[in-house]
Amino acid sequence: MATKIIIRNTDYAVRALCYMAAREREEKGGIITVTELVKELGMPRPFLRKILQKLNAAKLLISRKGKGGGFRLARQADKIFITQVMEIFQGPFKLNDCMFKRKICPNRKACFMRKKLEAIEEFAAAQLKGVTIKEILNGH
Amino acid sequence: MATKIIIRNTDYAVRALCYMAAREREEKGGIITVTELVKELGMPRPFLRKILQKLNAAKLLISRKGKGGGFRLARQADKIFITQVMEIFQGPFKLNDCMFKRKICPNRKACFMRKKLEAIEEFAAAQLKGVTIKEILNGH
DNA sequence: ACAAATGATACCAATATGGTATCATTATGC
DNA sequence: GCATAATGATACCATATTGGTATCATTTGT
Repeated sequence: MATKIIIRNTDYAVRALCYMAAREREEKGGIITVTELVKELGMPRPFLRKILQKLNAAKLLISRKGKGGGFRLARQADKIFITQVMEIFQGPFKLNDCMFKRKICPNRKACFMRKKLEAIEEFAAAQLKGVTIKEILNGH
Repeated sequence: MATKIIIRNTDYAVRALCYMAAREREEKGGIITVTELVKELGMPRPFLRKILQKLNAAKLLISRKGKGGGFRLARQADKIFITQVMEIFQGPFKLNDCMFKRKICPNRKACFMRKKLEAIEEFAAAQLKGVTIKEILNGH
C-alpha cells in the first residue's frame, strides 16, 4: 500500500491533457470530443467527463456545448503545470504534519520527525514545481 | 487531504515506543502495562493493545503474559528504526509508480514523471533511513 | 425541431483506516 | 489449585476516501 503522491483522477487528467496537446500539434486548434478521448484513452466515459468538467471549471480547458462541441486546451502545453492538475484533484500538496498531535509530544518545537517530513515535502515540491504537460509529452 | 507518509497506527506505535524508552531510562528494565500506557498516552485501550501486539510479533517488543506482565523494549532505543515501525503498519515504503499504467503512455522507458517520483522516493527514504526512537526522543 | 454535445448533480461500490468487543491463554501469588 | 491480572488472537463494526455510474438539464448547429 504505497503512499500516493498522484491519485487516479490526476493521472487520468494528465493523460487526457497530454493526448489533447499531442493532437493539437497536428490539427491546429482542434476541438476534441469525449467520445474520441474515451476511444483513445480507454477510460470509463462518465468518469472522464467528470474529470474534464473539473478541468474546465479550473480553466485549464475550454468547453463548447452543443453539436460540434467538445474540449480544447485553454493554453499551450508548456503553460499547464502538473501541480495545478494535482491541486484540482488532490488539494494543496502537503505531507502530514507532526505525528504528535495530542498531549505527550516530548519536544514540540524541535520535533525531529517534523523536520524530516518538512524536508521531504520541500524536496518533493521542488521536483514537481516546474513540470508541465509539454515536458511529460516530450520526456524531458 | 494530505499525502500520508505516516499513518495513525505508526504514529501511535512510535509514541508508545518513545514513552517506553523514556521510562526505561528511569527504572532499568521496567516492564510496562497497557494500563499505564493508556493512562499516559491517552489513546483507546483496545486499539493500543492491537498495536503493541503487532510490535511484539515483529520482535520490537517483548511481552510477558499473566499477572505482573506487560511489555518492554526488545532492544535499545537507538536500535529501533522508524522505518521498521512504518513497515510493520504500512508495508514497504513506496511512492506510486508511473502514472501511465495502460496503453497510451507516450514514452514508457523514459517517462518524465516516473523519474521525478523516483527521485522523491529516494530522497524520502534517505531522510527516514537512519531515524531511531532515541533520536526522536532526544530531538536530534 | 431535433440531435449532438457538455453542465450539473445525485447516487452507488469498493477499499482502507480507525476503532470495539470477546474469548482464549498464560503466569503469579495466596 | 484457584482466582486474578495480564497478554494473544480474532472477529466485528464505523467512517472516510476514492473510483465509478446514471440521469436530467442546457446549449448549439443544422
